[in-house]
Amino acid sequence: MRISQMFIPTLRENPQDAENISHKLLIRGGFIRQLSSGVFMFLPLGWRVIKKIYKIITEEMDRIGAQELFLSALSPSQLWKESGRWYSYGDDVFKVKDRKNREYLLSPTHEEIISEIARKNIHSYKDLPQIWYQVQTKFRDEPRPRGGLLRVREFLMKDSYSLDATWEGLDKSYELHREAYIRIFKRCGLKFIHLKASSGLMGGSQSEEFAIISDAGEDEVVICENCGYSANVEVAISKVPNFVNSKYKQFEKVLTKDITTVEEVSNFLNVSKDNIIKSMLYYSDNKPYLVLIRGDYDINEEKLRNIIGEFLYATDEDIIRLNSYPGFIGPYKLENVQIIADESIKYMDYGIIGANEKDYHFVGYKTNFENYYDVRKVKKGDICANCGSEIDIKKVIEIGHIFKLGTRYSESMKVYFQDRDGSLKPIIMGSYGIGLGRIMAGVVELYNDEKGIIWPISISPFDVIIIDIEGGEVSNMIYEKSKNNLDVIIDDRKDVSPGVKFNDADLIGIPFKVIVGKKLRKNKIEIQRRDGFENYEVDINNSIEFIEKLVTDEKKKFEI
RNA sequence: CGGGGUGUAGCGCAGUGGUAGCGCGCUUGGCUUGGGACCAAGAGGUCCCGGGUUCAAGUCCCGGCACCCCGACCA
Repeated sequence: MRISQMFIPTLRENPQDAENISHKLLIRGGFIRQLSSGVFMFLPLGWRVIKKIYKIITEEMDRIGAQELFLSALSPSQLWKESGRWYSYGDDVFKVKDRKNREYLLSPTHEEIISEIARKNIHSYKDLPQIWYQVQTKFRDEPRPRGGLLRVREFLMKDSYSLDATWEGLDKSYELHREAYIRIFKRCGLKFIHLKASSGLMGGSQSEEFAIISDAGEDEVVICENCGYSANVEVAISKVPNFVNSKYKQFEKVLTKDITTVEEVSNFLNVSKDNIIKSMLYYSDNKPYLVLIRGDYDINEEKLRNIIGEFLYATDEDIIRLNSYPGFIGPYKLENVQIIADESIKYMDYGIIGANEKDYHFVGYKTNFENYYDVRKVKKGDICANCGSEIDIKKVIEIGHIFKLGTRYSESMKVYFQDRDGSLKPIIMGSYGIGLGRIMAGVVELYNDEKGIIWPISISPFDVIIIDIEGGEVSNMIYEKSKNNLDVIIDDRKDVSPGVKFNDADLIGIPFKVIVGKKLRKNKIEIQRRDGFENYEVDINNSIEFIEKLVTDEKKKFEI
């Protein structure tokens, strides 16, 4: 393709509303544009990248025997009411009505639709197993889109669904997906990790995330360098590192006027935060629960939810009704409240607690509860529950997620098959997703320099860019001869200076620059690698073969 | 939904109640060609929207909208 005829609107300056690197570079390079908050469009260059990612994904999905199909985005409400997600998804889905006032939603994911197809068309164990996948636009009304392509409200996702007759079958389908995903991400040139994750709204028994470690990420992951344990902080477990010997061992009431938060108490009484027991009141099913946790930890609400169910925060009125006082609530003589003590409490001898009375705390409170729970958000410095080393916490971008759904949807939506013995059984399902835009943004976050993007050749919009400086005919010859075997683009613009061409080429990140310029006098052209590792000078007569070999060798690095 | 910020030419931005500006980009002509050249002449504005104060509002006041960031939330 000829740049002189293409639409590649590069920008010299960073867009005002972009914060992270991938957002800035993808906009500046003319790959994407934003239409509205969380709504992006792919311009020709960006779409070429997406199509390359798409191709890798389809090849790997096909390899595990998955079949591509294409489902609708518009989805009638009935299906979602059957599964219950019409309500549980809440405001996070776009809901629409047709002219007859019938309700639809724009699908945020497709378990319900897959279930609908399966229950109408799959009747026998002989029809199983199946793996179906599609690449399609998903819609989610995210409360806060952010980071360019990283969290958006309309996005391309590869989603696949496995249907099995047995749990062993599900294990196998899940395993196949794990392998396919590893191959996909490797071929896209990504450095990634996989980790235990929360199933959240999806339901089901087991799930794993694939993620890129990046400060642009918004999820936090616990990583143990020693044994390889990794898990999303939502589900991560750890051991509390140290036993705390308290300064105050005598039980007594102290005046703490207007001192309420852990921070303030720690300053006021001159103790470290781990001497304090933080008390938080929640209501679940109209019953109050007082969660106790050591002052240097935060509550992991996902874990709490697994213990007491869906909950609400107590209001100030709730606290007063329990004969306590907001800011000074504590476990001592608080009646009719179930105590949920975190394990971190076990690792302290005496603690400081609210006195359930305005402006007072107790010090020297002896901690001794019957049961301890894990409701703690793991933090840096904790001890790995697996091997005892110190764990680390890193930010990650989630790029893929695989779930064992089990019979969550087949039971609620009555997706049954008849087994060999004649009995009706629910189909056992799995669901598996990859965000294409997140791969694109993730790669840019990982591979860039001050000049721009450095694409891995496997998903680069072009393999080679020919920069024509003074060699019109020679450039053309190289372009014409190489374009059959390579994705090649030629910068044949007559009205811009060489500097502009170099800078644009680096900005859009093409792996190889073929420079046709002053070396022509020696009958040579120059080839520069975008990653800067090596440059070459080649005789014009050998140039085509040389370039083709470079590209082929480079591509081999991404094949497995 | 809470907190913070921004909104002026295509992009990035300046603008003190008194004629709407700068850099880049764009158009035309000239010149130049190895890392975002140069000269000259131009085009381009709902100063986010609505209301108010004032002789006079991009600027002050009130209300709204959009976008970004932090948090809440979230496969």
